[in-house]
Amino acid sequence: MAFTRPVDKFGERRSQLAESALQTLSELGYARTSLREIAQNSEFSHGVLHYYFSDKVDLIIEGVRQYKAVCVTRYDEIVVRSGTARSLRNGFAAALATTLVDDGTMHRLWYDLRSQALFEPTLRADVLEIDANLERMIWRIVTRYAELAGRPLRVSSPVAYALFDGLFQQALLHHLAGDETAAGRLKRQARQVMDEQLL
Amino acid sequence: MAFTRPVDKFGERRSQLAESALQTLSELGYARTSLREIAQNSEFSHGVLHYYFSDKVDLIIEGVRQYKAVCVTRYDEIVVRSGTARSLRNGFAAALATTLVDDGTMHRLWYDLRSQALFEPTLRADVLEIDANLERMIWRIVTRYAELAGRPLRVSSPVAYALFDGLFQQALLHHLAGDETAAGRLKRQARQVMDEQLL
DNA sequence: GCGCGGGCTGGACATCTGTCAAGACTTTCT
DNA sequence: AGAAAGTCTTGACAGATGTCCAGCCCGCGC
Repeated sequence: MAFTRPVDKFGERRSQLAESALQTLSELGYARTSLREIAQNSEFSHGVLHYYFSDKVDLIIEGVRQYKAVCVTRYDEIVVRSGTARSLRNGFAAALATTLVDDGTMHRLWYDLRSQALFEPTLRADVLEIDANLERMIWRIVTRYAELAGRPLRVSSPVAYALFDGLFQQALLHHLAGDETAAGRLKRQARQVMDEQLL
Repeated sequence: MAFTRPVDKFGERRSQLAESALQTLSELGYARTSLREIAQNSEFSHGVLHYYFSDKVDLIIEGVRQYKAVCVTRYDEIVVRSGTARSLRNGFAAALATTLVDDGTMHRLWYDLRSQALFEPTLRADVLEIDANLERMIWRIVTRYAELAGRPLRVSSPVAYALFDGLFQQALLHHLAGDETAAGRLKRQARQVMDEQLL
């Protein structure tokens, strides 16, 4: 088993199906996503899902794990690229707005899952872990920002995360409701917050 | 019709059933709440729900409307009671922590519904309205706080709302996950934020 | 006393869901 | 080539769900 192949075919298909699940979940939300719908968004039939996953929750958790990997490194390149506090500030604010527009549907899934975790203990461990990673991601940006600015931080890590998370969530709701000014507002708010609240 | 009675029997029963719906929703969440379950949490059978409501969504929206009324005035008495910035700050922070512990299950329903609105356009109008009311509620507290402190505000209304909303959501997740320190942390964070970020 | 109508019940319905198993097809190994 | 193991499809199942409806109950006016 360990010597069969350098590539793990079983794991690859699992990954592929989890990706289909993720796609479907981001379109329909947790409540309205069924296994048959997921299968239709893949090139397989619905029965195969129980060959690769023991459970519906197993499948969804695997999808969420994949999502986390993409999500958490998203802004790290901005941190290394930026040489001044000002460019970091503007780069991060612009990236937030871009994420809102381009990946809004994926992020609504994240908020959906986090809400589901408030009811389903099964999801809590994974959601808490992803949440902690997101907070760390924000903290990396914020500390580097203070470093570049040469000024001390006025916020703790949870407060910084709450601030950006709250702003993004608010913007997402308005954006998906058809408010085309939401992205621009988010960008301005992020810049303002970095100027006035963080330092 | 207008002269039949001072009390509207039809509307009263609607209200009563909406209350049962709200109760059930806060226990199970939007995804797992069925009409039969709602009926079991009331003293009626499931068939009656279609006598008073045209639809499942109709019922849920009515429940949410009732929720809003309770929610929005929650902290207003603190505003009028407090004579100093310090007492307003401490009162609000303590009230947040109390709400977390006492009404955590009701508030997780709110976060659930707000997430559902990201997928279901049917819910958006009501969710946006409630959200705006919550923001106004925060704004009333914050402006009064600055007034009592005799200092200018450093935050806009959306930023203030995002901040407290983000902190509360974070605390709720940890609290429901069994973290008993979450309420105390929320209280401290709220006080710190009012000292350092708001003014 | 008796019909009447609003209020409510309980069951029927079509549909959808997660789960599973029997078998067909494909790849791999001997 | 033929067997064995792995992969995938199809269909079936039991249960749950939203919706609807035929009819029961009960208080009211005639």
